[in-house]
Amino acid sequence: MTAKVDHEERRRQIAEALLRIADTEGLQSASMRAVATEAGVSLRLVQYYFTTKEGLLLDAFARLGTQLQARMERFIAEAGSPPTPRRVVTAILTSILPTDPESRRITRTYTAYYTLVLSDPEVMGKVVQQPELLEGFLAEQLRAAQAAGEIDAGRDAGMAAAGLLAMVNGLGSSVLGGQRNGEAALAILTHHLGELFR
Amino acid sequence: MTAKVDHEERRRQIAEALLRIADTEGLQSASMRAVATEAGVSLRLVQYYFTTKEGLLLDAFARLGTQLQARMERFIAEAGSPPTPRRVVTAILTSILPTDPESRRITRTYTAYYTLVLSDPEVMGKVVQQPELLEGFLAEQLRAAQAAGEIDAGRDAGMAAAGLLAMVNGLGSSVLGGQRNGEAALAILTHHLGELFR
DNA sequence: ACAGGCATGATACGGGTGTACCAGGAGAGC
DNA sequence: GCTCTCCTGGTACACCCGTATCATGCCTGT
Repeated sequence: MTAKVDHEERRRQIAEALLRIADTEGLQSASMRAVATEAGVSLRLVQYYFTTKEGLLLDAFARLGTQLQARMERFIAEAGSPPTPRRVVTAILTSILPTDPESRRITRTYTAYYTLVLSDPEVMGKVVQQPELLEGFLAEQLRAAQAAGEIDAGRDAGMAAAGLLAMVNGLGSSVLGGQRNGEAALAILTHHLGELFR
Repeated sequence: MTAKVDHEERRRQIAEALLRIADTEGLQSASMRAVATEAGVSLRLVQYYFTTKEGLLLDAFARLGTQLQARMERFIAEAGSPPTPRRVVTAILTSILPTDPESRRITRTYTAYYTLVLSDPEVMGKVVQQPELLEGFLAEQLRAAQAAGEIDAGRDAGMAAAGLLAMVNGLGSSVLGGQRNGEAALAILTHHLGELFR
């Protein structure tokens, strides 16, 4: 049963090659052959470790989600202490915004997958839907801020959380589309956070 | 010089077939042959009227932009009289949100093009960038509302306009992604508009 | 030492892609 | 009436795609 090579390591190597291509050239350029070349392995190997292309796409997407979550947790950890609701919310939303190479890569690749899901709704069910969870967590943090008197108690936390998340998504799209740079987007986000917290 | 057939009409027919496919199956399914079949013409005709595929893509995109603009103007006209800044802003943002079949179609197709631009930045320059114009117009309306006392004068109209537009984009993505329906998105938008206008 | 199975390489197959080429019909100007 | 230009159909070419097949190495348990 002892494998000669580290299966997981090989899978990771190949899946990350896929993500690299999806970032630089888009998902539609990520053919099996291109992934194999990018990963420095033969086409047969890609087929061996991920029987079908759909399997490869799904596996790589799961890894992308893990990467984003790790980034968010890192931003929260670096948000300063104590981790007040405002700091946590700011950290999360900032981590999503494409302001540095890593977040640009993650956002861009997410967008590529998003389009894929739109054109092929079948795979949508196989994709873990975590934005709802994130939105719920944000709303929770906003309510905590209300309890601490940092946000006007008359506000609807759920609406505010949904609006903020949507705004960050939209800002990310505008950055990727070249409409403005990351700093400008970040400025808009922090401005609205400043309006919300008083 | 008298053409036997109406060139513009034929081009429109073909370009709209492309847009129909982009909506239902995604841009990557919009091959020359598929467009020809959808339009009910031969492949050769598509080649004849749009020499290259890029030409067809660009032409169809321009038509899509025209359609969206027409929709926005229709919404503004139906916004009620007098056309106060609040009514105009609400009309514009609502028209973008994918709440009915037409807006779903437009939003979805725009998203498809957006991904295309991301993966092939060369065509980005050939695409008319109108979001900046729209954002400026929105900011103008918000300033007018401030002058009329409908919005707190302390607000930054530019920031608010950018935030609203980004939010609507993000909300649209969430609707298309199946995260929520159009009414929920509309509720979130109107809630934030209610917070802004007081 | 040997059998068995995991891991890898090379290559083939059927299909879809954008584009190019060749041919012919139909109306207009001389 | 002839020619010439605009328009249209059919088809071929070269390429890329995902997947399947055949063959072979090499490590491991006995």
